Amino acid sequence: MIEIRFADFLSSNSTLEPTLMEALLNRCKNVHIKKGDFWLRAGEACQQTLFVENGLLRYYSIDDKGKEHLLQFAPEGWFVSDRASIFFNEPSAYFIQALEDTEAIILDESFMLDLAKKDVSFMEFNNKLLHNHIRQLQNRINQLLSASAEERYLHFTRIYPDILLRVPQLMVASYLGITPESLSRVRKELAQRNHKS
Amino acid sequence: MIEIRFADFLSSNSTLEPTLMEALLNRCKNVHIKKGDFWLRAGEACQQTLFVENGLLRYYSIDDKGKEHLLQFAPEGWFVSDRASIFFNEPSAYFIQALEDTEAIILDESFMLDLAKKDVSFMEFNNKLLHNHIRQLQNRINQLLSASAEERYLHFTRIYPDILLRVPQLMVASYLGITPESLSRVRKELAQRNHKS
DNA sequence: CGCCGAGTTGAACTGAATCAAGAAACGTGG
DNA sequence: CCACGTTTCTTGATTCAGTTCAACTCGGCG
Repeated sequence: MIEIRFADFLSSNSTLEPTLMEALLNRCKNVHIKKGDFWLRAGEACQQTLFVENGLLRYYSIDDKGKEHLLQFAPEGWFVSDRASIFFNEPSAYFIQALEDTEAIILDESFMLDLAKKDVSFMEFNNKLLHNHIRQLQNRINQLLSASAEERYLHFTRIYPDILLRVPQLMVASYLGITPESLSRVRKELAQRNHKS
Repeated sequence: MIEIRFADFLSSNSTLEPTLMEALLNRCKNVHIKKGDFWLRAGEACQQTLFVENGLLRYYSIDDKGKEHLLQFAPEGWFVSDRASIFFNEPSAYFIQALEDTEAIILDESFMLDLAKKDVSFMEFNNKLLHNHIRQLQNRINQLLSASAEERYLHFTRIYPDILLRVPQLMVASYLGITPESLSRVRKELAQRNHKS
């Protein structure tokens, strides 16, 4: 039994009855992903969603020039998957890789759908997850359209102070959409400004 | 009866039985939004989703420097709403405004949820809409992270050739995340290159 | 110990923003 | 249907944020 966070998540984010929660937890498998290993590679169809119990994953793409673009970090308590790939059964354009040794719970899509069909509170739970996802993506787009590198970095430090300490800076840069060199300069600049005041 | 596109959309994107479709169509109200008028303003809670039968809407934000950032165009056959605002009942940070005189169908969230609870095929339909939305947002983020202004413009012309002809260029620029001046230059550059070859 | 990936710094460069001015297109009222 | 004012689009000159390339440092790990 390691699905502690997931059980917590379910009880605070759904109205599932204990028996149903139990059934779900029993049905779900878990997986250990070693640091550096991949759970999904571009070209493959994504099959399942992961819920991270422990550790940290990254969700990213590689463009035609070979550059990586980090769409999402997934630390404890977060979900990762290419939902579009799962739902439409398309090959994914993204990679999911462990940045730390990671324990995760595998949520099988068809099983989740079955549950949603049978139980209304489960459907509502699913709905909530999707809406959360949409909100997050929309905020990200708005941020990318409206904020400078420095503003995006400051926003990042506010929202994910923990992640900042756990991943190499070049990945934060890749998340922010700037080069590692630029991030280094942004940080230097901020440090100097903070020092003066 | 003007909900022609919506009926079409339902029959090709859902497995709803005719009687249910009928019930849904009868229940939905429509709205006429005059060019320039707003359906949603930042600060308000978004209450319903619109399906555009005819015309064109824009979904955008205004940042602290007063600049507009266009998140989405909604021409015929598209949905618009701030789903996060509806679902979580938060004030929205976005505006929805008509760029042309627009006929749209109002989809009431609580009614949709009721339907989803009662009918599985309706739940699946809802699910599909949400996943479509997620796919679109994710693509957009990836595009913003990885492509230059010119690449984004070319992508736009491929995906939305019709919209390009219907809206002022400055709005396309706002969608692409660049200034109108830059877009003008990108277009000039492309025209010259095409002319030579 | 030696190496390799990560971070920093500098210098030159470039894509895009800004500011400003003029030209074209557009809608509205007379 | 024309005249007018208002947006929109273009073009130029300049500035600036962020990139690129290259060199060097540092810290960890085999």
